[in-house]
Amino acid sequence: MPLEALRPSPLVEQAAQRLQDQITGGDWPVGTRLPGETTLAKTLGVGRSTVREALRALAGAGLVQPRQGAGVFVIATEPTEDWPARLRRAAVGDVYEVRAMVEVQAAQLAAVRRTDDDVAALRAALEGRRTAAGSGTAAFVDADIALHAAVVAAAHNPVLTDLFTEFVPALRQGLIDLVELLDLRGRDPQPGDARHAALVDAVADGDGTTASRILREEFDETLGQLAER
Amino acid sequence: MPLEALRPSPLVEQAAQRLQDQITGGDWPVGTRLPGETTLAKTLGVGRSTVREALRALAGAGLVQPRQGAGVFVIATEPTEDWPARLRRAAVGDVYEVRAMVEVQAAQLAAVRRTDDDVAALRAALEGRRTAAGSGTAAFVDADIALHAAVVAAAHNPVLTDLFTEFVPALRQGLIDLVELLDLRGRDPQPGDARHAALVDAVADGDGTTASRILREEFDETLGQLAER
DNA sequence: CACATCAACTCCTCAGACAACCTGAGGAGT
DNA sequence: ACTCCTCAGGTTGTCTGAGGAGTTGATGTG
Repeated sequence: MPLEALRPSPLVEQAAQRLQDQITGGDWPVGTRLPGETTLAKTLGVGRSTVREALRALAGAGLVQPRQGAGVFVIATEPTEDWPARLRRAAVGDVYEVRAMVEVQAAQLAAVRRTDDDVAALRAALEGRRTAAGSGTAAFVDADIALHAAVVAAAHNPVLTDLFTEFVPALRQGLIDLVELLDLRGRDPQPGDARHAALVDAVADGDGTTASRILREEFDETLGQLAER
Repeated sequence: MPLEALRPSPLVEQAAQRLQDQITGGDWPVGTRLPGETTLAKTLGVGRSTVREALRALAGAGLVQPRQGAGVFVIATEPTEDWPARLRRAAVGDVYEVRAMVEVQAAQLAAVRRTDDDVAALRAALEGRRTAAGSGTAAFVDADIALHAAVVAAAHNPVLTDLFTEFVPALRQGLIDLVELLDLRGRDPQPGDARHAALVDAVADGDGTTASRILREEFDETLGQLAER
Protein backbone atom coordinates (compact mmCIF):
# COMPACT_ATOMS: atom_id res chain seq x y z
CA MET A 1 0.00 0.00 0.00
CA PRO A 2 2.39 2.69 -1.18
CA LEU A 3 0.66 5.83 -0.15
CA GLU A 4 0.69 8.42 2.56
CA ALA A 5 -1.76 10.75 4.21
CA LEU A 6 -4.36 11.44 1.49
CA ARG A 7 -6.51 13.12 4.07
CA PRO A 8 -7.39 16.79 3.78
CA SER A 9 -10.02 18.15 1.39
CA PRO A 10 -11.77 16.34 -1.39
CA LEU A 11 -10.35 12.84 -1.58
CA VAL A 12 -11.72 12.59 -5.09
CA GLU A 13 -9.53 15.38 -6.34
CA GLN A 14 -6.46 13.97 -4.71
CA ALA A 15 -7.15 10.58 -6.21
CA ALA A 16 -7.76 12.14 -9.62
CA GLN A 17 -4.56 14.14 -9.33
CA ARG A 18 -2.56 11.08 -8.48
CA LEU A 19 -4.01 9.13 -11.37
CA GLN A 20 -3.41 12.02 -13.71
CA ASP A 21 0.19 12.20 -12.58
CA GLN A 22 0.63 8.59 -13.53
CA ILE A 23 -0.73 9.35 -16.97
CA THR A 24 1.01 12.63 -17.72
CA GLY A 25 4.17 11.23 -16.15
CA GLY A 26 4.30 8.55 -18.78
CA ASP A 27 3.78 5.59 -16.46
CA TRP A 28 0.56 4.80 -18.27
CA PRO A 29 0.97 5.62 -21.98
CA VAL A 30 -1.94 5.95 -24.38
CA GLY A 31 -3.70 2.65 -24.79
CA THR A 32 -2.91 1.36 -21.33
CA ARG A 33 -5.66 -0.37 -19.41
CA LEU A 34 -5.76 0.99 -15.91
CA PRO A 35 -5.96 -1.36 -12.93
CA GLY A 36 -9.51 -2.23 -11.94
CA GLU A 37 -11.53 0.05 -9.74
CA THR A 38 -11.35 -2.24 -6.74
CA THR A 39 -7.60 -2.54 -7.15
CA LEU A 40 -7.19 1.21 -7.42
CA ALA A 41 -9.41 1.68 -4.40
CA LYS A 42 -7.18 -0.58 -2.36
CA THR A 43 -4.02 1.02 -3.72
CA LEU A 44 -5.17 4.56 -3.02
CA GLY A 45 -6.81 3.63 0.23
CA VAL A 46 -10.22 5.05 -0.67
CA GLY A 47 -13.63 3.65 -1.45
CA ARG A 48 -14.60 2.38 -4.83
CA SER A 49 -17.11 5.17 -5.46
CA THR A 50 -14.39 7.70 -4.81
CA VAL A 51 -12.18 6.03 -7.38
CA ARG A 52 -15.06 5.97 -9.81
CA GLU A 53 -15.64 9.69 -9.43
CA ALA A 54 -11.96 10.41 -9.86
CA LEU A 55 -11.93 8.36 -13.05
CA ARG A 56 -15.07 10.12 -14.19
CA ALA A 57 -13.36 13.46 -13.70
CA LEU A 58 -10.44 12.34 -15.84
CA ALA A 59 -12.90 11.05 -18.41
CA GLY A 60 -14.55 14.45 -18.45
CA ALA A 61 -11.15 16.00 -19.07
CA GLY A 62 -10.64 13.61 -21.97
CA LEU A 63 -7.77 11.65 -20.48
CA VAL A 64 -9.38 8.25 -20.06
CA GLN A 65 -12.33 6.38 -21.46
CA PRO A 66 -14.16 3.63 -19.61
CA ARG A 67 -15.59 0.67 -21.44
CA GLN A 68 -18.07 -1.42 -19.58
CA GLY A 69 -16.83 -4.90 -18.95
CA ALA A 70 -13.43 -4.20 -20.46
CA GLY A 71 -11.79 -1.61 -18.24
CA VAL A 72 -10.66 2.00 -18.27
CA PHE A 73 -8.24 3.02 -20.98
CA VAL A 74 -5.88 5.94 -21.42
CA ILE A 75 -6.77 7.88 -24.55
CA ALA A 76 -4.62 10.99 -24.07
CA THR A 77 -1.66 11.97 -21.95
CA GLU A 78 -2.35 15.66 -21.63
CA PRO A 79 -5.39 17.35 -20.20
CA THR A 80 -6.93 19.40 -23.03
CA GLU A 81 -4.55 22.33 -23.22
CA ASP A 82 -5.82 24.95 -20.87
CA TRP A 83 -4.56 27.95 -22.77
CA PRO A 84 -6.26 30.66 -20.72
CA ALA A 85 -4.63 29.29 -17.56
CA ARG A 86 -1.26 29.07 -19.27
CA LEU A 87 -1.51 32.66 -20.43
CA ARG A 88 -2.50 33.79 -16.97
CA ARG A 89 0.64 32.18 -15.65
CA ALA A 90 2.89 33.68 -18.30
CA ALA A 91 4.69 36.99 -17.96
CA VAL A 92 2.74 39.99 -19.23
CA GLY A 93 5.62 41.02 -21.44
CA ASP A 94 5.72 37.69 -23.23
CA VAL A 95 1.99 37.71 -23.82
CA TYR A 96 2.06 41.27 -25.05
CA GLU A 97 4.97 40.55 -27.35
CA VAL A 98 3.20 37.69 -29.08
CA ARG A 99 0.05 39.71 -29.29
CA ALA A 100 2.02 42.45 -30.99
CA MET A 101 3.51 40.02 -33.48
CA VAL A 102 0.17 38.66 -34.46
CA GLU A 103 -1.62 41.94 -34.62
CA VAL A 104 0.95 43.83 -36.66
CA GLN A 105 0.63 41.23 -39.36
CA ALA A 106 -3.11 41.04 -38.95
CA ALA A 107 -3.37 44.75 -39.64
CA GLN A 108 -1.61 44.30 -42.94
CA LEU A 109 -3.99 41.56 -43.96
CA ALA A 110 -6.96 43.53 -42.71
CA ALA A 111 -6.09 46.44 -44.96
CA VAL A 112 -6.24 44.14 -47.96
CA ARG A 113 -9.32 42.17 -47.05
CA ARG A 114 -11.52 44.59 -45.14
CA THR A 115 -15.07 44.96 -46.40
CA ASP A 116 -17.25 48.02 -46.04
CA ASP A 117 -18.89 46.40 -43.04
CA ASP A 118 -15.49 46.01 -41.43
CA VAL A 119 -14.74 49.67 -41.93
CA ALA A 120 -18.05 50.60 -40.35
CA ALA A 121 -17.30 48.36 -37.39
CA LEU A 122 -13.85 49.88 -37.05
CA ARG A 123 -15.19 53.43 -37.00
CA ALA A 124 -17.82 52.43 -34.48
CA ALA A 125 -15.19 50.84 -32.27
CA LEU A 126 -13.04 53.95 -32.53
CA GLU A 127 -16.00 56.03 -31.49
CA GLY A 128 -16.61 53.66 -28.62
CA ARG A 129 -13.04 54.07 -27.50
CA ARG A 130 -13.54 57.82 -27.41
CA THR A 131 -16.77 57.52 -25.50
CA ALA A 132 -15.14 55.26 -22.94
CA ALA A 133 -12.59 57.97 -22.24
CA GLY A 134 -14.87 59.32 -19.54
CA SER A 135 -15.30 55.95 -17.85
CA GLY A 136 -13.15 53.81 -15.61
CA THR A 137 -9.95 52.11 -16.61
CA ALA A 138 -11.58 48.73 -17.14
CA ALA A 139 -14.20 50.17 -19.46
CA PHE A 140 -11.58 52.04 -21.43
CA VAL A 141 -9.41 48.95 -21.77
CA ASP A 142 -12.43 46.97 -22.95
CA ALA A 143 -13.17 49.57 -25.58
CA ASP A 144 -9.54 49.56 -26.67
CA ILE A 145 -9.53 45.79 -26.97
CA ALA A 146 -12.77 45.92 -28.93
CA LEU A 147 -11.11 48.19 -31.49
CA HIS A 148 -8.13 45.92 -31.83
CA ALA A 149 -10.45 42.93 -32.11
CA ALA A 150 -12.21 44.69 -34.95
CA VAL A 151 -8.92 45.06 -36.77
CA VAL A 152 -8.19 41.37 -36.32
CA ALA A 153 -11.69 40.45 -37.43
CA ALA A 154 -11.20 42.45 -40.62
CA ALA A 155 -8.40 40.08 -41.59
CA HIS A 156 -11.10 37.43 -42.10
CA ASN A 157 -9.09 34.51 -40.80
CA PRO A 158 -11.08 32.47 -38.28
CA VAL A 159 -7.97 30.93 -36.74
CA LEU A 160 -6.55 34.37 -36.20
CA THR A 161 -9.77 35.60 -34.66
CA ASP A 162 -9.93 32.64 -32.31
CA LEU A 163 -6.33 33.18 -31.34
CA PHE A 164 -6.92 36.80 -30.48
CA THR A 165 -10.01 35.86 -28.49
CA GLU A 166 -7.90 33.46 -26.50
CA PHE A 167 -5.53 36.27 -25.64
CA VAL A 168 -8.20 38.73 -24.56
CA PRO A 169 -8.59 37.70 -20.91
CA ALA A 170 -4.86 37.79 -20.17
CA LEU A 171 -4.54 40.96 -22.22
CA ARG A 172 -7.36 42.69 -20.42
CA GLN A 173 -5.95 42.25 -16.96
CA GLY A 174 -2.44 43.05 -18.13
CA LEU A 175 -3.58 46.25 -19.81
CA ILE A 176 -5.60 47.41 -16.82
CA ASP A 177 -2.58 46.97 -14.59
CA LEU A 178 -0.39 48.67 -17.15
CA VAL A 179 -2.58 51.70 -17.65
CA GLU A 180 -2.92 52.29 -13.94
CA LEU A 181 0.70 51.57 -13.22
CA LEU A 182 2.00 54.01 -15.80
CA ASP A 183 -0.78 56.47 -15.11
CA LEU A 184 -1.29 56.62 -18.85
CA ARG A 185 -4.58 58.40 -18.53
CA GLY A 186 -3.37 60.95 -16.04
CA ARG A 187 -2.63 63.56 -18.66
CA ASP A 188 -4.62 62.23 -21.57
CA PRO A 189 -7.94 60.50 -20.82
CA GLN A 190 -7.79 58.61 -24.13
CA PRO A 191 -4.13 57.96 -24.80
CA GLY A 192 -3.15 57.11 -28.34
CA ASP A 193 -6.36 58.36 -29.89
CA ALA A 194 -4.68 60.00 -32.85
CA ARG A 195 -2.68 56.89 -33.54
CA HIS A 196 -5.71 54.64 -33.38
CA ALA A 197 -7.62 56.95 -35.71
CA ALA A 198 -4.74 56.81 -38.16
CA LEU A 199 -4.78 53.02 -37.90
CA VAL A 200 -8.44 52.85 -38.78
CA ASP A 201 -7.91 55.20 -41.71
CA ALA A 202 -5.01 53.16 -43.01
CA VAL A 203 -7.01 49.96 -42.89
CA ALA A 204 -9.94 51.68 -44.55
CA ASP A 205 -7.64 53.00 -47.30
CA GLY A 206 -6.19 49.57 -47.88
CA ASP A 207 -2.76 50.80 -46.84
CA GLY A 208 -1.39 47.75 -45.07
CA THR A 209 2.13 49.05 -44.76
CA THR A 210 1.05 52.12 -42.84
CA ALA A 211 -1.41 50.18 -40.71
CA SER A 212 1.17 47.67 -39.57
CA ARG A 213 3.76 50.41 -39.06
CA ILE A 214 1.43 52.32 -36.77
CA LEU A 215 0.73 49.26 -34.70
CA ARG A 216 4.39 48.39 -34.55
CA GLU A 217 5.21 51.83 -33.19
CA GLU A 218 2.44 51.54 -30.64
CA PHE A 219 3.55 48.14 -29.43
CA ASP A 220 7.25 48.96 -29.45
CA GLU A 221 6.53 51.93 -27.26
CA THR A 222 4.48 49.96 -24.78
CA LEU A 223 6.96 47.11 -24.72
CA GLY A 224 9.69 49.62 -24.03
CA GLN A 225 7.76 51.00 -21.10
CA LEU A 226 7.15 47.49 -19.87
CA ALA A 227 10.83 46.66 -20.10
CA GLU A 228 11.78 49.61 -17.93
CA ARG A 229 9.95 48.15 -14.97
CA MET B 1 -40.57 12.49 -13.86
CA PRO B 2 -40.17 14.22 -17.22
CA LEU B 3 -37.94 11.86 -19.05
CA GLU B 4 -38.08 9.12 -21.61
CA ALA B 5 -36.17 5.93 -22.17
CA LEU B 6 -32.75 6.85 -20.77
CA ARG B 7 -31.89 3.22 -20.88
CA PRO B 8 -29.24 2.24 -23.37
CA SER B 9 -25.53 2.99 -22.86
CA PRO B 10 -24.01 4.67 -19.85
CA LEU B 11 -26.60 6.55 -17.84
CA VAL B 12 -23.85 8.74 -16.48
CA GLU B 13 -23.00 10.10 -19.89
CA GLN B 14 -26.60 10.78 -20.71
CA ALA B 15 -27.08 12.57 -17.44
CA ALA B 16 -23.90 14.58 -17.96
CA GLN B 17 -24.98 15.46 -21.48
CA ARG B 18 -28.35 16.66 -20.27
CA LEU B 19 -26.80 18.77 -17.55
CA GLN B 20 -24.28 20.19 -19.98
CA ASP B 21 -27.08 21.11 -22.35
CA GLN B 22 -28.71 23.10 -19.58
CA ILE B 23 -25.45 24.96 -19.04
CA THR B 24 -24.38 25.57 -22.62
CA GLY B 25 -27.98 26.31 -23.52
CA GLY B 26 -27.98 29.25 -21.17
CA ASP B 27 -30.54 27.92 -18.73
CA TRP B 28 -27.89 27.92 -16.03
CA PRO B 29 -25.57 30.89 -16.55
CA VAL B 30 -22.20 31.22 -14.85
CA GLY B 31 -22.61 31.54 -11.11
CA THR B 32 -25.77 29.49 -10.91
CA ARG B 33 -26.07 26.99 -8.11
CA LEU B 34 -27.32 23.71 -9.47
CA PRO B 35 -30.13 21.83 -7.76
CA GLY B 36 -28.98 19.39 -5.10
CA GLU B 37 -27.89 15.89 -5.95
CA THR B 38 -31.01 14.25 -4.61
CA THR B 39 -33.18 16.67 -6.53
CA LEU B 40 -31.27 16.07 -9.74
CA ALA B 41 -31.44 12.34 -9.16
CA LYS B 42 -35.19 12.50 -8.90
CA THR B 43 -35.49 14.86 -11.87
CA LEU B 44 -33.31 12.73 -14.14
CA GLY B 45 -34.71 9.50 -12.80
CA VAL B 46 -31.32 8.03 -11.86
CA GLY B 47 -29.49 7.19 -8.68
CA ARG B 48 -27.57 9.67 -6.64
CA SER B 49 -24.16 8.21 -7.42
CA THR B 50 -24.94 8.45 -11.09
CA VAL B 51 -25.68 12.12 -10.71
CA ARG B 52 -22.51 12.59 -8.70
CA GLU B 53 -20.42 10.95 -11.41
CA ALA B 54 -22.06 13.05 -14.09
CA LEU B 55 -21.30 16.19 -12.12
CA ARG B 56 -17.75 14.99 -11.58
CA ALA B 57 -17.35 14.56 -15.32
CA LEU B 58 -18.51 18.12 -15.90
CA ALA B 59 -16.15 19.28 -13.17
CA GLY B 60 -13.31 17.49 -14.94
CA ALA B 61 -14.25 19.35 -18.10
CA GLY B 62 -14.15 22.62 -16.16
CA LEU B 63 -17.81 23.46 -16.44
CA VAL B 64 -18.84 23.23 -12.80
CA GLN B 65 -17.16 23.36 -9.44
CA PRO B 66 -18.53 21.66 -6.34
CA ARG B 67 -18.12 23.29 -2.94
CA GLN B 68 -18.76 21.11 0.01
CA GLY B 69 -21.70 22.23 2.02
CA ALA B 70 -22.60 24.99 -0.39
CA GLY B 71 -23.56 23.27 -3.64
CA VAL B 72 -22.36 22.84 -7.20
CA PHE B 73 -21.77 26.00 -9.17
CA VAL B 74 -21.46 26.78 -12.86
CA ILE B 75 -18.06 28.32 -13.57
CA ALA B 76 -18.03 28.20 -17.37
CA THR B 77 -20.56 27.75 -20.13
CA GLU B 78 -18.29 26.15 -22.68
CA PRO B 79 -16.15 23.06 -22.37
CA THR B 80 -12.55 24.30 -22.33
CA GLU B 81 -11.77 25.17 -25.91
CA ASP B 82 -10.05 22.26 -27.52
CA TRP B 83 -7.57 24.11 -29.66
CA PRO B 84 -6.02 21.12 -31.41
CA ALA B 85 -9.47 20.00 -32.49
CA ARG B 86 -10.34 23.49 -33.63
CA LEU B 87 -7.18 23.69 -35.69
CA ARG B 88 -7.88 20.31 -37.20
CA ARG B 89 -11.25 21.60 -38.27
CA ALA B 90 -9.93 24.86 -39.68
CA ALA B 91 -8.86 25.32 -43.27
CA VAL B 92 -5.21 24.57 -43.94
CA GLY B 93 -4.74 27.94 -45.54
CA ASP B 94 -5.95 29.81 -42.48
CA VAL B 95 -3.72 27.83 -40.18
CA TYR B 96 -0.76 28.29 -42.44
CA GLU B 97 -1.39 31.99 -42.73
CA VAL B 98 -1.37 32.53 -38.99
CA ARG B 99 1.67 30.34 -38.65
CA ALA B 100 3.40 32.53 -41.21
CA MET B 101 2.49 35.70 -39.33
CA VAL B 102 3.85 34.42 -36.09
CA GLU B 103 6.97 32.91 -37.51
CA VAL B 104 8.04 35.84 -39.64
CA GLN B 105 8.06 38.02 -36.57
CA ALA B 106 9.60 35.30 -34.46
CA ALA B 107 12.53 35.14 -36.85
CA GLN B 108 13.20 38.80 -36.35
CA LEU B 109 13.21 38.40 -32.60
CA ALA B 110 15.29 35.27 -32.82
CA ALA B 111 18.00 37.11 -34.72
CA VAL B 112 18.28 39.55 -31.85
CA ARG B 113 18.06 37.16 -28.95
CA ARG B 114 19.66 33.97 -30.19
CA THR B 115 22.42 32.54 -28.04
CA ASP B 116 25.31 30.43 -29.23
CA ASP B 117 23.41 27.36 -28.14
CA ASP B 118 20.50 28.42 -30.30
CA VAL B 119 22.79 28.77 -33.31
CA ALA B 120 24.19 25.31 -32.68
CA ALA B 121 20.67 23.90 -32.45
CA LEU B 122 19.72 25.68 -35.67
CA ARG B 123 22.68 24.27 -37.57
CA ALA B 124 21.95 20.80 -36.22
CA ALA B 125 18.31 21.10 -37.30
CA LEU B 126 19.40 22.26 -40.75
CA GLU B 127 21.68 19.26 -41.01
CA GLY B 128 18.81 17.04 -39.88
CA ARG B 129 16.65 18.47 -42.63
CA ARG B 130 19.29 17.55 -45.18
CA THR B 131 19.67 14.07 -43.78
CA ALA B 132 15.91 13.54 -43.92
CA ALA B 133 15.96 14.30 -47.63
CA GLY B 134 16.48 10.62 -48.31
CA SER B 135 13.57 9.55 -46.13
CA GLY B 136 9.83 9.55 -46.53
CA THR B 137 7.65 12.62 -46.70
CA ALA B 138 6.59 12.44 -43.07
CA ALA B 139 10.19 12.26 -41.85
CA PHE B 140 11.16 15.20 -44.05
CA VAL B 141 8.25 17.28 -42.83
CA ASP B 142 9.15 16.48 -39.24
CA ALA B 143 12.71 17.60 -39.82
CA ASP B 144 11.46 20.76 -41.50
CA ILE B 145 9.18 21.53 -38.58
CA ALA B 146 12.02 20.88 -36.17
CA LEU B 147 14.09 23.53 -37.90
CA HIS B 148 11.29 26.06 -37.76
CA ALA B 149 10.69 25.16 -34.13
CA ALA B 150 14.34 25.89 -33.43
CA VAL B 151 13.91 29.35 -34.93
CA VAL B 152 10.90 30.01 -32.76
CA ALA B 153 12.71 28.68 -29.70
CA ALA B 154 15.56 31.11 -30.35
CA ALA B 155 13.14 33.98 -29.81
CA HIS B 156 13.06 32.98 -26.16
CA ASN B 157 9.41 33.72 -25.55
CA PRO B 158 7.63 30.83 -23.80
CA VAL B 159 4.21 31.95 -24.94
CA LEU B 160 5.43 31.96 -28.50
CA THR B 161 6.99 28.55 -28.13
CA ASP B 162 3.79 27.13 -26.67
CA LEU B 163 1.78 28.67 -29.46
CA PHE B 164 3.97 27.11 -32.13
CA THR B 165 3.78 23.76 -30.36
CA GLU B 166 0.02 24.00 -30.49
CA PHE B 167 0.19 24.47 -34.23
CA VAL B 168 2.53 21.60 -34.91
CA PRO B 169 0.00 18.75 -35.21
CA ALA B 170 -2.24 20.62 -37.64
CA LEU B 171 0.81 21.91 -39.47
CA ARG B 172 2.36 18.50 -39.79
CA GLN B 173 -0.61 16.90 -41.47
CA GLY B 174 -1.19 19.93 -43.64
CA LEU B 175 2.41 19.99 -44.80
CA ILE B 176 2.50 16.30 -45.56
CA ASP B 177 -0.58 16.65 -47.73
CA LEU B 178 0.84 19.75 -49.34
CA VAL B 179 4.20 18.25 -50.19
CA GLU B 180 2.67 15.17 -51.74
CA LEU B 181 -0.07 17.08 -53.50
CA LEU B 182 2.31 19.51 -55.17
CA ASP B 183 4.94 16.86 -55.65
CA LEU B 184 7.41 19.32 -54.19
CA ARG B 185 10.06 16.69 -53.78
CA GLY B 186 9.69 15.26 -57.23
CA ARG B 187 12.49 17.32 -58.69
CA ASP B 188 14.29 18.39 -55.54
CA PRO B 189 14.44 15.91 -52.64
CA GLN B 190 15.00 18.73 -50.15
CA PRO B 191 13.08 21.71 -51.51
CA GLY B 192 14.06 25.10 -50.18
CA ASP B 193 17.37 24.00 -48.77
CA ALA B 194 19.26 27.08 -49.90
CA ARG B 195 16.60 29.32 -48.45
CA HIS B 196 16.61 27.55 -45.11
CA ALA B 197 20.38 27.71 -44.96
CA ALA B 198 20.20 31.45 -45.60
CA LEU B 199 17.61 31.75 -42.84
CA VAL B 200 19.87 30.05 -40.35
CA ASP B 201 22.78 32.25 -41.37
CA ALA B 202 20.72 35.40 -41.03
CA VAL B 203 19.59 34.46 -37.53
CA ALA B 204 23.14 33.56 -36.60
CA ASP B 205 24.38 36.91 -37.92
CA GLY B 206 21.73 38.78 -35.98
CA ASP B 207 20.21 40.05 -39.20
CA GLY B 208 16.55 40.07 -38.31
CA THR B 209 15.42 41.94 -41.39
CA THR B 210 16.87 39.35 -43.73
CA ALA B 211 15.65 36.45 -41.63
CA SER B 212 12.07 37.63 -41.63
CA ARG B 213 12.25 38.55 -45.32
CA ILE B 214 13.38 35.04 -46.22
CA LEU B 215 10.57 33.48 -44.27
CA ARG B 216 8.06 35.87 -45.75
CA GLU B 217 9.12 34.90 -49.25
CA GLU B 218 8.90 31.24 -48.38
CA PHE B 219 5.45 31.55 -46.89
CA ASP B 220 4.10 33.85 -49.59
CA GLU B 221 5.17 31.33 -52.17
CA THR B 222 3.52 28.43 -50.40
CA LEU B 223 0.38 30.40 -49.69
CA GLY B 224 0.24 31.32 -53.36
CA GLN B 225 0.43 27.68 -54.33
CA LEU B 226 -2.24 26.85 -51.78
CA ALA B 227 -4.52 29.54 -53.15
CA GLU B 228 -4.32 28.12 -56.66
CA ARG B 229 -6.01 24.94 -55.58
C1' DC C 1 -27.71 46.74 15.93
C1' DA C 2 -23.99 43.19 16.56
C1' DC C 3 -23.03 38.82 17.63
C1' DA C 4 -23.40 33.86 18.89
C1' DT C 5 -26.07 29.79 18.23
C1' DC C 6 -28.35 26.45 15.73
C1' DA C 7 -30.90 23.81 12.34
C1' DA C 8 -31.37 22.63 7.63
C1' DC C 9 -29.20 21.85 3.67
C1' DT C 10 -25.31 20.62 0.91
C1' DC C 11 -21.50 17.82 -0.72
C1' DC C 12 -18.12 13.92 0.73
C1' DT C 13 -17.10 9.20 1.64
C1' DC C 14 -17.84 4.53 2.40
C1' DA C 15 -19.78 -0.23 2.02
C1' DG C 16 -22.54 -3.60 -0.05
C1' DA C 17 -25.32 -5.62 -3.56
C1' DC C 18 -26.76 -6.75 -8.10
C1' DA C 19 -26.99 -6.05 -13.22
C1' DA C 20 -24.83 -5.58 -17.72
C1' DC C 21 -21.03 -6.40 -20.32
C1' DC C 22 -16.40 -7.88 -22.29
C1' DT C 23 -12.77 -11.08 -22.82
C1' DG C 24 -10.41 -15.23 -23.36
C1' DA C 25 -10.29 -20.20 -22.92
C1' DG C 26 -11.97 -24.36 -24.09
C1' DG C 27 -15.21 -27.52 -26.33
C1' DA C 28 -18.43 -28.85 -30.10
C1' DG C 29 -19.40 -28.94 -34.65
C1' DT C 30 -18.20 -28.41 -39.53
C1' DA D 1 -7.82 -26.82 -39.58
C1' DC D 2 -11.31 -23.74 -39.01
C1' DT D 3 -15.49 -21.68 -37.15
C1' DC D 4 -18.86 -21.14 -33.81
C1' DC D 5 -20.81 -21.67 -29.06
C1' DT D 6 -20.71 -21.73 -24.32
C1' DC D 7 -19.10 -20.42 -20.05
C1' DA D 8 -16.49 -18.56 -16.23
C1' DG D 9 -14.09 -14.73 -14.40
C1' DG D 10 -13.30 -10.10 -14.24
C1' DT D 11 -14.81 -5.31 -15.11
C1' DT D 12 -17.67 -1.32 -15.28
C1' DG D 13 -22.61 0.43 -14.42
C1' DT D 14 -26.12 1.45 -11.10
C1' DC D 15 -28.61 1.82 -6.87
C1' DT D 16 -29.33 2.21 -1.88
C1' DG D 17 -28.41 3.34 2.84
C1' DA D 18 -25.64 5.34 6.21
C1' DG D 19 -22.78 8.74 8.43
C1' DG D 20 -19.24 12.74 8.33
C1' DA D 21 -18.07 17.49 7.38
C1' DG D 22 -18.87 21.97 5.75
C1' DT D 23 -21.87 26.17 4.51
C1' DT D 24 -25.61 29.12 4.93
C1' DG D 25 -29.33 31.68 6.64
C1' DA D 26 -32.59 32.25 10.31
C1' DT D 27 -33.15 32.77 15.05
C1' DG D 28 -32.39 34.40 19.42
C1' DT D 29 -29.74 37.09 22.78
C1' DG D 30 -27.20 40.93 24.65
